[in-house]
Amino acid sequence: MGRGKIVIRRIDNSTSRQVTFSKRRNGLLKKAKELAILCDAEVGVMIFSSTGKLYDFASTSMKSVIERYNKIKEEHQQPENPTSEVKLWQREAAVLRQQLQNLQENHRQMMGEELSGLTVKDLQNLESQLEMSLHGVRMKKDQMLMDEIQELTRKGNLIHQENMELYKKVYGTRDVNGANKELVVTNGQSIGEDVHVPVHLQLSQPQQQNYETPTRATKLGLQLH
Amino acid sequence: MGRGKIVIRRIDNSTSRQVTFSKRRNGLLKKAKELAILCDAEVGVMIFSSTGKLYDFASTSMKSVIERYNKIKEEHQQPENPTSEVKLWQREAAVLRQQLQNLQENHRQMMGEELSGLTVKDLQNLESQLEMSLHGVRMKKDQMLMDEIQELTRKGNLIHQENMELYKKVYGTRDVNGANKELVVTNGQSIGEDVHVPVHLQLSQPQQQNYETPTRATKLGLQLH
DNA sequence: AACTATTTATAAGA
DNA sequence: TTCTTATAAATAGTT
Repeated sequence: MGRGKIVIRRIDNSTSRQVTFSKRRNGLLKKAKELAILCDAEVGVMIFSSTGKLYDFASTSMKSVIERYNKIKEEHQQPENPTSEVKLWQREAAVLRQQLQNLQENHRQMMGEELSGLTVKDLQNLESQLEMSLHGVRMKKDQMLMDEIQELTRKGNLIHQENMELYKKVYGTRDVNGANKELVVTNGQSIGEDVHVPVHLQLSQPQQQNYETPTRATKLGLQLH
Repeated sequence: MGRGKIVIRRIDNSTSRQVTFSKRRNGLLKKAKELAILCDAEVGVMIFSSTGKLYDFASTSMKSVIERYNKIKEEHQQPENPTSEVKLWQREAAVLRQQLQNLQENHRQMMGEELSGLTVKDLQNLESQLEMSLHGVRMKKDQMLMDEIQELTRKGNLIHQENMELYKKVYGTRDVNGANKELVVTNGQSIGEDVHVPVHLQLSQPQQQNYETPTRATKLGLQLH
């Protein structure tokens, strides 16, 4: 329900993820309220952002909702006493520390460090993961570079057009091309006129990878709209 | 979002109330799921129909959601009298959670995911890091493979020697070499005799590596950041 | 349970 | 963050 259809999977870009979180969180809470009112239901919603912040709604009170939930589930939350609270946090810290350690080990291996414990098979897997990552990163980087070139070319063309117009206004239409060359030449290279001269951009992938990004980098600069 | 606009107040007609409950309940649960996936959030929803039936969703588990909820609520309950030990552990957990998040983002980028926020420079750094890692991993893997070959060769030699000894014991010393050849030849290749023949192993690194991003885009006069 | 005419939510862009 | 707007999705009323 927006400008485009989206697939339901984790949003990569952390900024859009946050924006979407904020919008959809509000939407969810609103819908929860409406359901409770319209249908006379008891509703509780708890949302923790990825940064750990809590957003919640309860039509009655969260305490009531949780108690009712536990009663139905026939489980019982033990009321916290001071000691168990400390224990709870200790457990939390322990879990987090463990996760951190696992991820750190994994990360070190991806950095090519601490490879001693691994089997050849492990190393092969790691190798292909790295190859895939490298490929993805290069694709992304090249895309960004090409986008930028395209944008610069576009701007260059606009400016060139503008110069042409200005030239006409100043000198009339006689000998436009000849004089124009002097006008727009920069670093011995005209932006507008020589658009068709191939730009030799050797983007990364020093090897003969040939990942379907052929020598088309040149053409990209020529897309005029 | 229907044939007509409605006011958010309790639906009088019990049949439509029930129908609407069923529709909106599903909608709410679906939205909760989507929020959790899209935005990497922990979400819990509990709905009790007016007849007391429970419908719920939890992205992790309701137990985890409720515990987390209680933890945060307790945190807010006692801004006074910082039970120092609890505070200590809470801070510890917060620090760990932050570290974990940082590392997770880093890790995703190394996996070639979540590259949207990065600059070209970032991507170049990531690229060379991945190249270095890949190189290290390949070295390690090749070393292990070569070690294994060496070890197998060593064992082969030991067995060969043993065979020689056994042969001597059985047949005496006459024509040891000649007879031995027949004894140990396997697949037309003696294990022991050819130890010093170089093993031509074309281990990984199919391409001409060249750890320098060559032709720079900057040569074109483009300022990239 | 289906079917749609509408309303509502929201993705993308500023 | 907030606003805008085009479009996708949800759903109210109907069959």
